[in-house]
Amino acid sequence: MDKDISYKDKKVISIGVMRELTGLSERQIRYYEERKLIFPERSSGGNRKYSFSDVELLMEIANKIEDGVQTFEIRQEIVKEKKKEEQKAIRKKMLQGQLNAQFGIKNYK
Amino acid sequence: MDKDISYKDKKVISIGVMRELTGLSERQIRYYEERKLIFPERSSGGNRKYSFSDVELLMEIANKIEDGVQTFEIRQEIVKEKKKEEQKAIRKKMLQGQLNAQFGIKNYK
DNA sequence: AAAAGATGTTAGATTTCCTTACGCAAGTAT
DNA sequence: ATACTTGCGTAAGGAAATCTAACATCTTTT
Repeated sequence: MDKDISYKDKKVISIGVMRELTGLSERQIRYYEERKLIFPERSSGGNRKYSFSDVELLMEIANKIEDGVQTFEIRQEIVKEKKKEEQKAIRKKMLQGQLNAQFGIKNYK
Repeated sequence: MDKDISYKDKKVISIGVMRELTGLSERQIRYYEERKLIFPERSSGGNRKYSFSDVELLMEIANKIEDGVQTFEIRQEIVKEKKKEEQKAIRKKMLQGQLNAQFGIKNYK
């Protein structure tokens, strides 16, 4: 039923690896979390875990920071994009619903 | 020029996360490495790092172990499959070479 | 000038991981 | 039947990685 979360969204990467992949310092990565730009999961012991999507997001953030954009504005942009994505998903779902209603297409896993 | 290593093959996963993803014990995971079934990279400090491909491989290994197959035999099967994959890649490359020769297709990144 | 933003750095505590080694049950070979 | 080999569990001691909190600094905003 629900879209399978691909590898890209699985939170499995430690902050150290994250540092290597993005070139950012751990301090920066934690700070961007504090500013609510990124949302890692936590291990049972409290260690942060990120996904490859997070890697991409962090790189975008880093670019904007370099351009002098403040975390505050970046957050707004992220929220805006998230909403756009959601709308896209909703439209897709609606269309799917219509198709289902008209043709009774069954879910295939 | 060289195929971009997708997320699936990037070695970024710690053994603890590996344990969660596969359901195997760390002891087992290390043991299968000792038996040369799996080949993690290492951090500068010596910590093991695995890829999502390794996760899949480990699950297959676990299945075979359950079926009573010994690590020795599993290793042979893995080697055999690796060779098959390589042959496939080589054929693909050869075909590509012919195409390049005949039509001068340029590499596009 | 004062406040806020964006980091570096340090310190002490926790968590995670490493290797080595011993133990043991079940299977295999001699 | 006895002696290895396989496939783990488990424990110990140490090293690596991460955590939070705090203080310092420099730059921008207000």
